[in-house]
Amino acid sequence: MMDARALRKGRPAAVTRKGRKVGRAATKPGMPKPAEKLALGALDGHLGYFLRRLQVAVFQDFIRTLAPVDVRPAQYSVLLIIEANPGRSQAAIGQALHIERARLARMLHELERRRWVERRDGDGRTHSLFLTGDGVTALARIKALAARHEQQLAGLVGPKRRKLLMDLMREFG
Amino acid sequence: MMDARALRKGRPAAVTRKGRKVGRAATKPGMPKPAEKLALGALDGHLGYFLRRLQVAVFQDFIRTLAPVDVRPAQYSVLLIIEANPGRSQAAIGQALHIERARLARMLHELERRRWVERRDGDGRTHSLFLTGDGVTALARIKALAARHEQQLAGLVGPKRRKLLMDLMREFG
DNA sequence: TATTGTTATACTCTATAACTATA
DNA sequence: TATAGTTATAGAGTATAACAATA
Repeated sequence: MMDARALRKGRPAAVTRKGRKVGRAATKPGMPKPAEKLALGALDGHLGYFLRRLQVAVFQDFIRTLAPVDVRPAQYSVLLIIEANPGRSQAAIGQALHIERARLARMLHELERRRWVERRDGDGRTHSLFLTGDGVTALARIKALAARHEQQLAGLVGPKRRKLLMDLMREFG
Repeated sequence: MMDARALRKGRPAAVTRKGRKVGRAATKPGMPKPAEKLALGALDGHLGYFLRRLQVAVFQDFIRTLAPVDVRPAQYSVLLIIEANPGRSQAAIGQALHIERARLARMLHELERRRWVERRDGDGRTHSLFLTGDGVTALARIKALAARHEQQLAGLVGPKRRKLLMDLMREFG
């Protein structure tokens, strides 16, 4: 298991052949300070604090891992939900993902510009959303990178803990 | 246990005496649509998706509950870390909470303006941070509201699950 | 040269409001 | 009158770069 810093910085923790971590001998110019640990105080009793910290670390790894395809978490979620529910309206997609319709409109313009998503007119005021052929092709590559990200996560928190966390949180998604 | 929507909207779910939820008879003007559930697709396998969803719901409850004192999660975390580590520098606080020094500088200006935090000059380029008397007084009220928020969270996810989630994530904070 | 704190800029995300065109 | 989609604006949060003062 890696430590959180390694995941955030995209650098594997130095480890001996026997699995013990190797500390830096001395502080070097480009490196951050030894980072003396402060007391958390009452913060230690707040679920939101830990949720936020882990969520930020996870998103940073996602963004770094998917940088080659320039896809951010929100875009990825929209592509997957369209894949799983082709032909639905923007309103339906937005409600499912809790994305404001204003924000979703701009995201879809971007996805349409990249030729990954197509909008067909519905009853006159609605648009039905589909992946294009290009979108399906791109999504295959994107999902492969997302799977790599998820593997890295399993390395960070441990496979069993990752599964446990997902099962604990799934009903609130 | 409440459902996520109840927490997000600050409205308790209508429940019969036998614990069954009561659905709306018909769609009313001000109310959102019935919200047909879409398939999550591959999103269902991503820890980050569930982490983000729960984290947003938790922060929204925090912000709403602490609205009377106008304190946001990041400000609250800074107040607590100063309380637990009086006299430390901005750099130390920022590293502990993963807040950029540029952002922390502006946050501290705001907290100083409200007379909650005091900066005493350190070795010439550092500032030592302390709560003022007003800060201690305000923090008592703030912590009481934060405790109410945490109680609401326990109601949302269940007390045992809340504790389990914290224990699973604590080492990554 | 490096660090601390500061200011400034840019981009993402969230939250609104206002507008159109349709129903 | 309500809904779907769009555009615009404002605020928080994040990520940089540049700068002055100090070590």
